[in-house]
Amino acid sequence: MDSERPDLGAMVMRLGRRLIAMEEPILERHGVSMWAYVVLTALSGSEGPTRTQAALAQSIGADKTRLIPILDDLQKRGLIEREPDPADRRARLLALTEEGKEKQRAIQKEIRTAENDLLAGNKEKDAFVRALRDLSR
Amino acid sequence: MDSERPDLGAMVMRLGRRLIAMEEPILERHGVSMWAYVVLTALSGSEGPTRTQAALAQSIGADKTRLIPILDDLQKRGLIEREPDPADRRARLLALTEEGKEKQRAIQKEIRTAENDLLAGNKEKDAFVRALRDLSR
DNA sequence: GCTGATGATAAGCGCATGCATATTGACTTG
DNA sequence: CAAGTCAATATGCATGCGCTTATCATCAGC
Repeated sequence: MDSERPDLGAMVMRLGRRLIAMEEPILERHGVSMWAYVVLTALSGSEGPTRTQAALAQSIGADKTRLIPILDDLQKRGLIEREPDPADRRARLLALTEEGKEKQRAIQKEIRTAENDLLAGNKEKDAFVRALRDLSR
Repeated sequence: MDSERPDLGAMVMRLGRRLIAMEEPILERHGVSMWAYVVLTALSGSEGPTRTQAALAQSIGADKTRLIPILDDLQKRGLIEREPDPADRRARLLALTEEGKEKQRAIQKEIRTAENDLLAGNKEKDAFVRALRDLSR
């Protein structure tokens, strides 16, 4: 292992800033915030209708109080639905609307394209992505 | 390229949080903040005495006004020296003291060990680190 | 010697975040 | 049915951070 490499944390953070800078204009064009996009993506990932909001907050690393206004906004704009769980009416079942799915797919497609451009020049990109998937669990 | 992978940004951020969580107890044990450690590392990297504070802030991705109290603190604790540049007395030459170098090396050593533990189980760690170095420029 | 530019520093504003608490409604258990 | 628990939500507070502006000292060009 190369003992002269910069700290992993420093490199990861640098790359993170770079990716965010790359994504920002795309998200702006679609009129959604970073967190809103993260929520849409999380909901599109879980096939089952939904889990609780607290679990969602946990899974995306957001504070649950911060999630509320984001969900309010997404609901107001018709991108998600919040319906009381028939089995436990305290909980709200979160689900993307068709429009929400559409929007998420459209944004992700653009982001994927931009990411691939970023990776394009790197010979070990496949190994990089595989290792990243593993390490980011 | 696997079109089913999670967003790069999401994975990188997750990993970043994981690394920070890993580093925090180490930094705490040494009594330095994350930013202070980043400053120490940046100064230990540049062999020459120093550049300007604004350039330092830029290079580590910090706001230049935020740097001031951090440098004040590091200086007060004898980890860095700030002397007026004889060539341009507006600027301050920043340099690690012996104690500062020592502290940076000690912290980095622990962090490197923890990083290697994290990477240990991954077969493609070398390719990962190489690609990360490249992509985080 | 003026004048405009640059570096360090200080101070104030605003946003985002996270925490802790209170409230309300609904489920669960004895 | 009463008590206790839990989910969602609202609210207030403190913090950390970045941006902007202002000040002071120094430099560089004219």
